[in-house]
Amino acid sequence: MLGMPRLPRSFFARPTLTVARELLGQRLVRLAGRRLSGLIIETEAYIGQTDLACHARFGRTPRTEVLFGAPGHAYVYFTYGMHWMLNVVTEPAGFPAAVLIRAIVPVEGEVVMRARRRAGAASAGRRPVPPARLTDGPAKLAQALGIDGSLNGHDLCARGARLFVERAPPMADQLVEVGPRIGLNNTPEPWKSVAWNFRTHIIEGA
DNA sequence: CGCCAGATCCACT
DNA sequence: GTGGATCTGGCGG
Repeated sequence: MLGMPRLPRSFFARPTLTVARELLGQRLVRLAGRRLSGLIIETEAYIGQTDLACHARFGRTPRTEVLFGAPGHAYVYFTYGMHWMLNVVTEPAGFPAAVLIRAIVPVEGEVVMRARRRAGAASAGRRPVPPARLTDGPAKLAQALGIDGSLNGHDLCARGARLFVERAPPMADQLVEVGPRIGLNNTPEPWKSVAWNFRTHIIEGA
């Protein structure tokens, strides 16, 4: 459990679609008080200034500085007035691209994740939430893992990192579904429909 | 289960 | 001023 190697910077320095695909099945780890982790089951690629859904489409700005930086760093941004999104910067420095982590399945620290989710969401009388449902959206997993703007620019490959990805068995092609990215309602074609979303629903059963 | 409205604030043309 | 890489609760089938 604790001995698995972390994904090195060379993993993230590759083409974004490759990184997005290969992140499936890998273990996202967050050290926050205790160790929290989950297997990545959905990712999405945002690639360069020509991708009109990518935040870097307007070029270098204070917000996109991290995207233009070195691979293996977290790009965390705030949206919809209340949600944080976790991305991992890809490709060599100078080329703005990243992979959005859209969903994980809790492995360690489910109790803590549940508590963090409850703290942020209004909870009246409701049925128990299945583990996989705690982190099945980008804003939900960020909240469950305690990820916010303070982690923007965090180096996932640095010694002492409090957020990183550990190596796990690769996911077979037959378990991977490829489709269009989610939530790009106002993005022009072809960017709105390109199949840059990668996911699996196999792990959710466990 | 699907559809819809509302929440709430930041970055940008 | 506008719209967003979202989530939730409420309502209808």
